Amino acid sequence: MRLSSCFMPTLKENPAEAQVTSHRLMLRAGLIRQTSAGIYIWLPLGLRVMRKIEQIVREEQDRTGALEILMPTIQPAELWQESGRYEAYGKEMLRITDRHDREMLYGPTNEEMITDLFRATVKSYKDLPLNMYHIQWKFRDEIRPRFGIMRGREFLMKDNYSFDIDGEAGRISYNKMYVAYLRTFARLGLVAIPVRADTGAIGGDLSHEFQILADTGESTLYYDKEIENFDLVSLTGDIDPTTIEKLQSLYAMEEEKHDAENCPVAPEDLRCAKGIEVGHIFFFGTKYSDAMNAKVTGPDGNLIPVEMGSYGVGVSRLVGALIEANHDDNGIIWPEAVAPYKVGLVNLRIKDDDCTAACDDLYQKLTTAGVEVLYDDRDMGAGGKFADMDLAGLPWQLIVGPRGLKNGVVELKNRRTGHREELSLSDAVNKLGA
RNA sequence: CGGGGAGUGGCGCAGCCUGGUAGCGCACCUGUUUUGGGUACAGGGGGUCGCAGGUUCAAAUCCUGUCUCCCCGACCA
Repeated sequence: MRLSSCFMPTLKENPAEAQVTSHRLMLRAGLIRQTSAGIYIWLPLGLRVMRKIEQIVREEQDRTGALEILMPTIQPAELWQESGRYEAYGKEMLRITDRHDREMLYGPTNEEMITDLFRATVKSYKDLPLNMYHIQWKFRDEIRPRFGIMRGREFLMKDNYSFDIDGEAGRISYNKMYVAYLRTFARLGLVAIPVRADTGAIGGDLSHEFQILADTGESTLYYDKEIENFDLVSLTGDIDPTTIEKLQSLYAMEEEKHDAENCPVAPEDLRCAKGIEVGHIFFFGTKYSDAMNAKVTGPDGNLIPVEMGSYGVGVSRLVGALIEANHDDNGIIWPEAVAPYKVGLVNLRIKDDDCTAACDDLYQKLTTAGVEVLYDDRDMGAGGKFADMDLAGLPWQLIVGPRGLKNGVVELKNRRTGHREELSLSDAVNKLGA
């Protein structure tokens, strides 16, 4: 993508409304624009990052055998009246009336809807286990939206729902998701600690939150310091079951569940930290299947209420959380897996024909090699280009100017380490294309 | 919802106390200049001062109401 024809409205100064790092950088780097409290427009670069996160989440879901569907954002009130949550959810729920005066709502989650789908279609234990997910916008009318995208009212969430014949099978489904979440966050380059959590409004008895440690986090966690030695970021691909067992045996509790007096971890080994919740999984048994009469015929011919779990990942929140975990004073530092582009090609002298010819050629060669390049072909000073490129946080900057070209070299800068090296043009292409 | 703060060009702000024809920096446009970390000079465009009402010869400025946004808290994925 040529920057001259891209839409990346960067800001030199900090917007007054943004106090938190990720919020500030997202506005400054031109990833989002706010339209009202907790509601945002996603601009090209921000959207690209979110799509990449979404795709990683999707791949790890598909890998477990979960099936992707897409449920609507607008739901009928009846379903929620049936489960009892229409009243219980209170003002957080955005309620809408259609032209026929029918009560509708903008979905904050989809347990009712999928349970309704299930009971209408699945009749036999032979169709279990079943696990379906979707990646869809949600709306929760927060009392106080804050931290930019991280606590918005409208947000993109991956949520899935497991259906099993009994509690034992349900827990197997739950553990599958637990593992999928470890893999997902590892691929994103995030250390997300699974902590035991309260089940809250969703209900049930088994629940983990996946928390990224960050000072700006809203949750307080207590955990065994041993977890810090756990190499969570390398947990991609197939994960050894004993690793899971060991991880689950280590103490990690959300504040509400932490009991200082009965804590099995010695005080000197206990850590307390703030975390950003990026995933939450629940096993809640028959809470909704009982309320909504979702039953299947078992092997003995009798009707059995189905055992359910639900599992969420805050896809849009992850964009902010990733920035909280990956930035410096100059801007964002994207992990390669989610960077909007891999390389920023910086043409230092657009009016120099040789320089521009070299850049055009590099752009074409890299693009052909399948490398995602953001080519800064704007006619402006070098300082502004460097500043924008650091702000945007692409993993690599390929800097091309007349000075280096005279010696047949370009400069490759690693955004994260700041390390620079001079390379011939062909070496640069080979290195980035590898 | 309780407490605090703020709405003046795209962004950051001054002006308000003490009413008198709206200003600065950045950004933008034109030209010259400059060119490896936000170059310099000159010229230019853009704002019914959140909205509504009131006071006054006159309101960004004073009064009343209202909306919005931000921060702290409680709540929540």
